[in-house]
Amino acid sequence: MFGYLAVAMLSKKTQYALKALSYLAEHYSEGPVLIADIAAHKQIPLKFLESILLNLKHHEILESKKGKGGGYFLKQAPKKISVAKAIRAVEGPIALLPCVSLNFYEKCSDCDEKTCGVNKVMALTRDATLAVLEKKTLADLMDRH
Amino acid sequence: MFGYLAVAMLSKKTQYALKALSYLAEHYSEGPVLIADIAAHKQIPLKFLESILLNLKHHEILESKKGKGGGYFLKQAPKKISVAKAIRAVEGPIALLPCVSLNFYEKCSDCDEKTCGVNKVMALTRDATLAVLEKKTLADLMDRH
DNA sequence: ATATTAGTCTACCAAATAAGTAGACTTAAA
DNA sequence: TTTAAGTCTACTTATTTGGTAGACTAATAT
Repeated sequence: MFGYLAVAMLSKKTQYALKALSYLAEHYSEGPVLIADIAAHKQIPLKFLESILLNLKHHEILESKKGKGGGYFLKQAPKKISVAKAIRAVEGPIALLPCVSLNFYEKCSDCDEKTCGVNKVMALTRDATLAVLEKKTLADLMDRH
Repeated sequence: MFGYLAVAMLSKKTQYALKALSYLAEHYSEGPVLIADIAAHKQIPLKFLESILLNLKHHEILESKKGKGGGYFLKQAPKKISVAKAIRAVEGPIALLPCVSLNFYEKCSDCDEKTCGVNKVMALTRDATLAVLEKKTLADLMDRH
């Protein structure tokens, strides 16, 4: 009667992106890493990963080099890139509602934000969530072996 | 090139649910409230709202009464029902990934949670988010007029 | 030069989910 | 026994998700 099929709030695409960034963080300062290398180690469909990495490049998180010896690499040191920035690049807003989103704000069609209780609770939630995601960086995403 | 169309992490359905619960909280102890009344005041499609409220009843958040003088009402006082419980009833998990969900946990297929950095960051995020959503109640969702 | 390597881009597709609708059915009150 | 109101099943339709195919561009090595 109440059957849920394991929904997550982050899409598969964002999960793949975070896994890939984690891998690139681990191999930072080793030069360009092949897409195929990331795909193999993190079990991500190759062509899908290509589009994800390209998108991260467009968002100034990654850089790339073509041809032999090429590949992808972080534009800045892992500690300089927040998890919030990475999620926003792939997923879009982090807030639970557009009317409390800092980076993707949109006014509610039918309620007054000054009096809306839902808005107030969601704004507090956003603050709590962002306190973590803005502070944590790609360095924190790295695996501890 | 980077066109987002105002995505929110909570579905329309959950937004409607929270609005409806907010309305029912405001009219708590006034007896049953008509679905049509809620729909009209909160601008929610009637038939869609019907199914949402029924679902909330199945999750023991609402009660109902049929026939004349009937309608929906909160099963407990607004202060007794957390926003987290309401969201879980409609949306499912609150955590960003299944592998850090308390109520809808699912193991990652391809990573070891003991070493996975992504898991660690998402667990911290979940804690921060839940600290708010478990503490806040339907009473906090009410509009302040 | 030119073959090879590797990222870039456009276009497409199928499955799943979200959002909403229709209409018959049940129960309670007047 | 009529009317009011929630319940339930079964759709439909639009959008998003999670991919794939294949041509194209740029850099390097020979």
